[in-house]
Amino acid sequence: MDQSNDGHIKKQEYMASEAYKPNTFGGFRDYMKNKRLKLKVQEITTSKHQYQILFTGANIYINGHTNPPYGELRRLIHLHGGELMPYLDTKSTVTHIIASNLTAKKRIEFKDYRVVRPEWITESIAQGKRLDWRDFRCSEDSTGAMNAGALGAQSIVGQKEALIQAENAKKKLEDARAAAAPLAVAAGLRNVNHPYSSRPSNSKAAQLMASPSWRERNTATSDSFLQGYFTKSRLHHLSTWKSEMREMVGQALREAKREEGSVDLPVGMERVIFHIDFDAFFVSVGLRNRPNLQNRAVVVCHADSETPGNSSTSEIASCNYVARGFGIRNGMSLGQARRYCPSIATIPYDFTAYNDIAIKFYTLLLTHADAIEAVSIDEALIDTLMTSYKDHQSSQGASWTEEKQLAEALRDEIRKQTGCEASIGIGSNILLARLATRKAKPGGSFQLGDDEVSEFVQKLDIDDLHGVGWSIRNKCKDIFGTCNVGELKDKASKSRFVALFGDKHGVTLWEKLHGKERDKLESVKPRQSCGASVNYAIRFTTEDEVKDFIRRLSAEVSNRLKAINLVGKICCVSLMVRSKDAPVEAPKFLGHGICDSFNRSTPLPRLTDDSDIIFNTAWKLISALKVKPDHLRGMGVSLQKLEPKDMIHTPAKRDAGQSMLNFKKQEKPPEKDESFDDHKDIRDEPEDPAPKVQAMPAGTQFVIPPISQLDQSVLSALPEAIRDQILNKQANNANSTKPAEEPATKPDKERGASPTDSPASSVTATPKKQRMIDPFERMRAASMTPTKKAKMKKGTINPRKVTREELIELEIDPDVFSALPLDVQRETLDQQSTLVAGKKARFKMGRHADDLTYAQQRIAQRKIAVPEESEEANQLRAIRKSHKINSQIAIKGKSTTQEICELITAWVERFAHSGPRERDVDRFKKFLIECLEGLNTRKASCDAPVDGLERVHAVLTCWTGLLRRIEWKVEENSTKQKWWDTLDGVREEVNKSIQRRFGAPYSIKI
DNA sequence: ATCCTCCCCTAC
DNA sequence: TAAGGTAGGGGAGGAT
Repeated sequence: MDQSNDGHIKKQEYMASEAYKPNTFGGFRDYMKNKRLKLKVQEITTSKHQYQILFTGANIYINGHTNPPYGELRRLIHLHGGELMPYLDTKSTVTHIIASNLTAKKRIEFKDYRVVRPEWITESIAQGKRLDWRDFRCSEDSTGAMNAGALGAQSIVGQKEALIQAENAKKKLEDARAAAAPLAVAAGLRNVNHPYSSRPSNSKAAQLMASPSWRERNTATSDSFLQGYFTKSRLHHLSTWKSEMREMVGQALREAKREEGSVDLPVGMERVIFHIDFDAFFVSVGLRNRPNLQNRAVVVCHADSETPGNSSTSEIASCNYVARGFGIRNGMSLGQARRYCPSIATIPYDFTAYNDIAIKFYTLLLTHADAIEAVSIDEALIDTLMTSYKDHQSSQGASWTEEKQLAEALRDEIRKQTGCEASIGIGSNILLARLATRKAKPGGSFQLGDDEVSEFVQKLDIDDLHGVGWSIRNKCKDIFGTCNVGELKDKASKSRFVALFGDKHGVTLWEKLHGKERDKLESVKPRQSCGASVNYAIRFTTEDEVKDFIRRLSAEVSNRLKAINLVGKICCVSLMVRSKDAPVEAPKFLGHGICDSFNRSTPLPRLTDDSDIIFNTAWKLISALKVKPDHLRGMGVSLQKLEPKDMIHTPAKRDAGQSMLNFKKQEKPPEKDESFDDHKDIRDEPEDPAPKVQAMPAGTQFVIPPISQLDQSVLSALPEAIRDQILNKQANNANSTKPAEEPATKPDKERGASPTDSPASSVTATPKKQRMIDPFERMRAASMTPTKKAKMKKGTINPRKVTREELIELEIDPDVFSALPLDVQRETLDQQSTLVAGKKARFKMGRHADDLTYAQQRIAQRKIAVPEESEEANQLRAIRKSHKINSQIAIKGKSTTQEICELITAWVERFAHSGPRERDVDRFKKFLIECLEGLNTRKASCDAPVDGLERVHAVLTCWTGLLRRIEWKVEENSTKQKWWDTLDGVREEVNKSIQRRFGAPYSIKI
């Protein structure tokens, strides 16, 4: 890997020498001694003297997987005068240990050494001097958790994060890099100037987080966070869809009394598996009604296409093939994508459309497949007994097999039904079908014949195999020096794989190398776990916030369980905790950054789906971990060992519950279509050439009839039914999060004095108050972190003392301001001062001054053709400040924002404890919508819409502030809920109006 | 041997 | 701004 030519000659001489002879005796020590000698020779032979000598006297041992990998580090160390120690023994003179992470055990073992992260090497080389190792300490952590290094940290999550950034480039450039000069190598490896520990926080996030109210509104602390989050998380949808599609397929097959998976094949028959996968699914769906973007590089992400600059950390969920041509990949940040292709177009998610299309897709597959295994929303495996058509005459040329014809026919039908392109791979097992799909894409089909397998597989990289990711790939590379499947087959034995990867993994991996995998599809598998987790926007400060969040998560899990009619036995929690060396604000906006993760599980008191029981159990596990609230970056609750709630059903016949498609509602069609008779018949009568797809008369084009004409057995009325139910379910889900919160608060007081509640609380009978102190309080008292201190120096401007001039300086309208409640004032001040300060800072750095919402910017851009940047900013600022709007819009004769805020204050105070009256609510709602849309829509289009937006925002903010300030009594929970629900309802209406009015996917958030 | 717990890895 | 979820397969190592 790293041997130069003259090294090779020396090596040959050496090979003949004594030291190289196989050590037949002498044991490990001798073996290592010889190995060390060997390595030394290798290193010497590669020595070149044009490199800076930085590591003289350093005897370095590399522990575990590192990034850069062992070989690379070895080379760098050696080229710069260091000595690599091949193993660690007490007699050796190891001066430094390099490790990207340390297991608990290793940490103890290494406690007397200088343990550094690999960046010590790369950074020293990059800066041309030997840096102080202490700045790169792979330090201990009181939690006993692993610590992450900078780039490519191997910490659980760090690896993921670093990989996204580094892996793509790394993989491609590996060879080139090996040849490059070492300085360039080091420069290429680092993308920051300092080690991770001193890498700054995401400044934007840090600024925003400096406002406590901003944090409360925009992170997981907020009441409505979960609901909003789950509706927008692509990964959440992906997971949910997967379960739903599986359930749907299973249910459909059961209803039709069809086989729940591949049937056994008669001897001599070969399986034909089709792997069907949409091309760039999200983007394709989005492009259906955006034909103008068809030939451009397009990505789907949350960030708006008008977000300027390369700094967006919004993740790309899907990119089309044009974008891929620029090197853009799924999972990249938009900022990074912009660096590859500045003119990239972005389109928003359309989760509803994805779901609709998936239903059509699966409905189609159900009609044409003998067995289906749902892989995901846009991907499925089907098994068709093609073998019965072996003799069928091909109508489309000899080069097209039956399989290929069916595949193309399916592709046509999918295109027709969904407007999207899918690719199909065909093979005799799942692995091969999947590999074939890679070759089929984009927009094609490919059959991988068994006779071609060996040759085809030979050339692949091991991570091309489904189920092989970065970890296995790295391991192979480290151990065998190659990731190429062909070479691995030669170099590795099956037993070696078993030793490396375990009994099962080893064997399956080995078989995959040889193109072998399971060939029977499984449509129905009982659910084994159900949970909910959030590892985004987790920024808590107090134990109570954490507790509330777990309460909500538990309620969510409970709802999900109820929806599938299951109860669980084991409660598992998972926490992500910011690594010691990671910045407080991760590079990704509100992301979790590099974390250590902790999992705990325990049996529940009984089989349950009860929110309170789940919460109590989860909370016990979590509080026992004693993590400081502000160190948390992710949390999850899930249940395992699931059983059907209704024991009348057998597990195989589990009722899907309200969330799933209830096919029973559909009256069974009286007759089955002949073409979908039981497979048994086919096997019984193999001589029948066309028992399955009658629509394919011999010698004619292989055409799939539309669904409506086919599939009387199951699917005649399916699409509508499925869609309705799915939509219903979505509606249910949307409402489910909130009501669940209410019961969760009640048991708190019941639990108060329970000795079983928390170990610490059993000491004293004093309920609640006392309990609140531990365990988080104790921890916080024990150590006040710098982070905490930083957060406490807040509220620098006193809203009571602020002058009119100061307000104007902060771009706040003094009149509006005075109408706001004190805490909203405070929050406004915080936000604006941060914003203005940030703007100034950005201005200094030559960035765009963009302090307006996107909707405002968009509107402004419509108004102002192509303005000078500073001019535009000025105008926008002017718009922002003005607040006079159409005076006809009024409520009780009051029309200024101030008056309305006063009105709403009086209203809330008057009805706080009795709950809002519907007609009042309607009045406000109407007023707000009129503010946005005008009294008639025609007029509204030329009235200053931004002003309306401002006002609506101000009023809603005021309302929110009022609700927050109310001190609710426990028995007022339902009233409280009613108020918040009302506010939510109004906000939703308003947001809809904004969408109507501005055509923007923008919404007011409070 | 087998179970339990705590991970780890992978996929979409 | 941004929405880094979740299920399943499996391994290591200790308890039974």
